[in-house]
Amino acid sequence: MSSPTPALDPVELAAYFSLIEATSLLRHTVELQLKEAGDLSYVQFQLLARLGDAPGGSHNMTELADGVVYSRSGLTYQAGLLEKAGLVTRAPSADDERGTTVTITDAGRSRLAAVFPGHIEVLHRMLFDALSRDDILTLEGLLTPVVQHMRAMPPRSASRRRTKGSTAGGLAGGGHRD
Amino acid sequence: MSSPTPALDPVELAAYFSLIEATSLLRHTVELQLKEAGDLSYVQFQLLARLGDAPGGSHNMTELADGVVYSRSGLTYQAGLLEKAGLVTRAPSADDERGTTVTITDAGRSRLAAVFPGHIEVLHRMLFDALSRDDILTLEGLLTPVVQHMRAMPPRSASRRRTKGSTAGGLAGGGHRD
DNA sequence: TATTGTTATACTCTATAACTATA
DNA sequence: TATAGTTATAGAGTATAACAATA
Repeated sequence: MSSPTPALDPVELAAYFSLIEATSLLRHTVELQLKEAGDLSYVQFQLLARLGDAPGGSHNMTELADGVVYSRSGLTYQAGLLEKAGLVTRAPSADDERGTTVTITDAGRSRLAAVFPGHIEVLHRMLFDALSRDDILTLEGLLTPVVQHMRAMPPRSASRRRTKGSTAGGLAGGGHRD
Repeated sequence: MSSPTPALDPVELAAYFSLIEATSLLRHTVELQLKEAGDLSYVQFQLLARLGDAPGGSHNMTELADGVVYSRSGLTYQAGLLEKAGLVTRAPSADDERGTTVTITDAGRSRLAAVFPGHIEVLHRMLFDALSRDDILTLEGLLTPVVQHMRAMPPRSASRRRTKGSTAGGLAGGGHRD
């Protein structure tokens, strides 16, 4: 429908590679720091940080998952770990009995506090020290719309699963159950 | 010793979040595409692509690992998978008998060819369609120095392990072996 | 019937430590 | 002794499918 996508020109290629490598290096370093300073994986840190920012320190599972985790069971698993560590609590939601409300505990906030300084230090050392003030502003100005664009994209997968109605007309003609 | 790293200002925070989320979404989508089009994980794709670009289609293990994988055994594992799938061959290096030369096969190149169009399409759809020509140039201009900066950083871990000599003066007073 | 969340399970990936072999 | 790579193994994480319960 749109572009023929023949290849990437050198600038696109370099931008793509840099983006991937920078994030990979940054994330790896951050993961080591989080693990060492607070025994948290990156995903766990993201979940905790999200709860820390939320009003009341709470989210339901679906809100919490958004953007961090790509499957429900994955979140249940992580939330279970955080709960077992005493960093969050889980309780049935007040308004929707199906829902689970996850709330950060004092211990969770302490853990965040224990981890933040080192986290920020890594970000400065690895990322921001290499950029001028204007560069950072420019980068933010470029990437924020990119994220919005990506969020608006159809998921391409990851959600068309419980689509009951596809009994006929699917790709697989034969006999997969479910 | 150096910066007090009090906190991130809003722009830094936004830049950081955008960077992480954009890359996460992009990578997730790319991984689905690579899996579907060529049954490759992202790491496997990177290794294969790197070999495809190399003169003679070869690298030794250490060169191949650089920047893609963070442990030796991880690369051995992945290389083993690629070899089992017939996409690369492994042979003792000519010049250094300790080394292993990994070479992409014709099947490996075919696999790359099978995967590239969709890969590029995803990149355009998710990333480049949201940016102007100048934006892409700017992004590349910002991130390339960032990567160089990151590469130049001391690894902070991940290599200070076989440092025999630290019998005295280390952090752990006691008796960890090795 | 659709949605929220959990569980069971299988699989992929990563990393540490111990080991072999060559430089 | 240091370096290149492999192996064994253990652990963390992810995803699919099946399930229970509420809307």
